[in-house]
Amino acid sequence: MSDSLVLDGRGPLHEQIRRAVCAPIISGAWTPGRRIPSEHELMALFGASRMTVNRAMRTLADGGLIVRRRRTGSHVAAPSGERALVTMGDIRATIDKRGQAYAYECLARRGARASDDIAGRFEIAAGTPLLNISCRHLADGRPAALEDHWINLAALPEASQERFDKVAPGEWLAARLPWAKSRYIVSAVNAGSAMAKLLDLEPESACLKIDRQSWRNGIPATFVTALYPGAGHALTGEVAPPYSSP
Amino acid sequence: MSDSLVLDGRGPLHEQIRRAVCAPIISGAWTPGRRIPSEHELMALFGASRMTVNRAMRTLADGGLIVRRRRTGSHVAAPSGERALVTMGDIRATIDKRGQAYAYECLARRGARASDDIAGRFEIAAGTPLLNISCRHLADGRPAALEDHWINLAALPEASQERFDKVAPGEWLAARLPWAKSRYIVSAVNAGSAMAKLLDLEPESACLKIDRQSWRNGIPATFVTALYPGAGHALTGEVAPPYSSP
DNA sequence: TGCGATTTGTACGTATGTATT
DNA sequence: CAATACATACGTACAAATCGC
Repeated sequence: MSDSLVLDGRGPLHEQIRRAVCAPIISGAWTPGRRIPSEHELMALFGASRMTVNRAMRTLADGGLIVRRRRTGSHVAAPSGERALVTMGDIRATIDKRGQAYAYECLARRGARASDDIAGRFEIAAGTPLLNISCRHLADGRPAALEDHWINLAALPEASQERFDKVAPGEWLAARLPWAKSRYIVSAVNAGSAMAKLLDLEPESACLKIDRQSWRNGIPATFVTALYPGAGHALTGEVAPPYSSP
Repeated sequence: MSDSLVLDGRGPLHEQIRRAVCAPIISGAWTPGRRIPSEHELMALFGASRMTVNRAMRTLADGGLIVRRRRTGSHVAAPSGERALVTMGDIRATIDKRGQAYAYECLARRGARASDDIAGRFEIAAGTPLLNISCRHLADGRPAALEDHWINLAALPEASQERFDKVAPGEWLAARLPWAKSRYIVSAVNAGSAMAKLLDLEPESACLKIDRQSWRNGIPATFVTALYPGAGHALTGEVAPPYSSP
């Protein structure tokens, strides 16, 4: 039973090979560290060329399922911590999908210069010109999220021309920097009285807080704190072995 | 400036090509929908073979940065919502990394049969034999997490032999099913009085709640609810264009 | 409707380089 | 140093999808 690798005849050859090797790994039959047949052995086993076998194995390696080293060969990888793919659909899409009416509201917009505190968290020089926008998202007229945006005008000078009274900073940014790098931290907090009022919640209600920082060409561009009522918002995610069986 | 694609001479050719095409996309110079030169054009531009160009482009397509279609060619993709890679390192690793002493404590362990309620959420037949474990993780003697595990004995019969008084169900499972598929939901809740007591918190403190379900060979295997003090735990994640510049 | 042209997808063969034991 | 096994790269061929005429 150690080498019952079989092709299923469905789809491209390199995918069949990938699935064949994948199956015993995700089923747990091949535990981490177990050696995987060499490319030459797989060539013989499946009657495929080395390039084809190589592509299948490289795909598994890219997905983190196996580790490849010269001379030693390929081995089943040990999952590193737990990487998970989370879908953080933006607020508007989330609300739309629930069939609720979406509305955006700008609460405040002001220019400022980076204080020492902000500069420290932001990794920018103190005194850098910033734009601060406080806004709210509504679902069927009820508050669904509160956002506090800081935009670095040195990185995004176009922002100073935008009033943000109709378009949310998040959307504005997504249109301008569709593939921006960002980093975020998810935590739970009790809503203070001011926040609770703005979110129409009982004071001390649990909220999901997401801090996010984004960069443009390596320069910090935005810093956002978003607050969601705990009962009304959740992140969903999935951990799945990449390229599993159908 | 529309075609200033240049190789940087560092690393394998296919990676250089990938980076060259990647750069204008993540900088925003090429917006979603913009056409990318065909493989033949890139061959001529870079003096590389089609296989090499193809590999670079296919890698970008796998990462979701571009979309490829026959005859129409390749185009810059529009980011789909916001997929983010979250690291959900397990509790023990998180505590260890902070330099705190980790301890595990089993609060209760009992067999049960799936009630209609559980069966519904679990997607299993009512009456299925289950194992329920309630446990706690401690950092330097202070509660750091509360977990409520439901294990489907039909999927994991070995679990009935394990007492879970020394080893946490999460670790036990990770050793057995390293690449299990799982799905989870992150939300914020106020700790009820019982939970607050077990976590040594003020009642109504905000907590991060993570519900997770895992499968073994397509059969629901475990269902876990974990509760973390809001102040002491956070998820961190990163959204980054796959295969960006160095 | 059909047909040719374009573009990507798959697969094979071959060669050489490189890290590691 | 030699052997192993993966990494890169080139060339070729044909298939499949799709657009425009």
